[in-house]
Amino acid sequence: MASTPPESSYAILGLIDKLPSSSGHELAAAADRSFAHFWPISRTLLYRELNRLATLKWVTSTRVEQTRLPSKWTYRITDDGERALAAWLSGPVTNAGSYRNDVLLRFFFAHRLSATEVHALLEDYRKRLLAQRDELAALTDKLGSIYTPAARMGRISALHGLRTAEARLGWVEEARAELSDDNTR
Amino acid sequence: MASTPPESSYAILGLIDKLPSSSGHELAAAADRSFAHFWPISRTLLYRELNRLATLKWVTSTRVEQTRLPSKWTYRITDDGERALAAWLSGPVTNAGSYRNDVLLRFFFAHRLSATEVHALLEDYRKRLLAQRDELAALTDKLGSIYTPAARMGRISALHGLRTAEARLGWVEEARAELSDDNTR
DNA sequence: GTTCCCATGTAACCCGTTACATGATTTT
DNA sequence: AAAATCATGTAACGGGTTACATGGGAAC
Repeated sequence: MASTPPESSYAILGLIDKLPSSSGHELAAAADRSFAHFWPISRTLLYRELNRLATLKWVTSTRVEQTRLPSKWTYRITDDGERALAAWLSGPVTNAGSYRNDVLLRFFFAHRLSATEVHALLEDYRKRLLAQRDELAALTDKLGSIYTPAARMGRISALHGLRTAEARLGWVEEARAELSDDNTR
Repeated sequence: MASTPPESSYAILGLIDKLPSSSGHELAAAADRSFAHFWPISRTLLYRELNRLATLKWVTSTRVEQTRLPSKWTYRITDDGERALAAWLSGPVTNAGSYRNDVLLRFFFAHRLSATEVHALLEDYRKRLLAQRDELAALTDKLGSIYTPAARMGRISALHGLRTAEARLGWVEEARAELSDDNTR
């Protein structure tokens, strides 16, 4: 009774499907370029998942010798893998919504902080959000000029993060306004 | 060289500071009521963290016998605990921003799905977001009528989730619009 | 001559989750 | 008679992270 693999397995499987005959190294780079902003995959995890996919026979691995570069493994999706990918894609979404935010956690206990410290906390958050927003805006722009279905999906995904960051930047202003009228009451 | 405890330890520590002489059970209920929407704590984790806090001597635990209810442990923050809490609060934020979204992950590989399936995916997401938004709107409203500093912070925290949900609902519409003009090109 | 890129891993850790256990009392 | 509340746990698992290892070739 093999339990279902984690979502990250399917993330990698989907990448292999998209980019056949890639090496782990290339897949890692592709993951960083494409979905890292909503589904980060560390190097170690990547290689572990490649192993899992191979033992599940969802992918095949081939050794490729190179002359001036180190030898590498390349991966291709199998029929079983394609079925698994399709089933996962149309299957139920498991944990949409769970997320943790340690800025909010600190903010929640901010009655123990001075006004300046609360301000610093919000300002730090704002800076992070700004950086995030700019990054995603740049990505959206870049993908906007590429006319492939993959780029289109990538762009819309990036838009999700962009809209989220924008909304949260708005929240920072809202929070500041709320906190500044502590004269009322 | 004791490594720093996880963020959840401080979440519990902060709660004990706010609600002295509470039992684990009461703290769990308080956590569910207050910051569960951005920092969920499972029952098991709660009790584990209470243990950790006690061995760190950041809290003291006292056994309280009850006549018609089971005996319980109650917790109080120590001076060491207060110092640790203050240091954490004004210390650097560690992982603001990391979050995973499995709807987006599926969406990213949606070229393998039919238009109807993509639509179903988005619709499912929309429903979750709507439920989330309504829940947070209700919470914001409820806290808006309580005039304590704690309630105020709770309300602003809830607002963060509310704004996020609203923005993402907007994104769903955006995504739909983008996907429907596949006649262009 | 140091640093970056290619390329693939191992070891260890730990936070968080799920499932299960117990047992009295009060409410429906 | 069943279900909810109070109250506190244990056991087992696993996904993800961080740190470390290796080793050649190319670039600055």
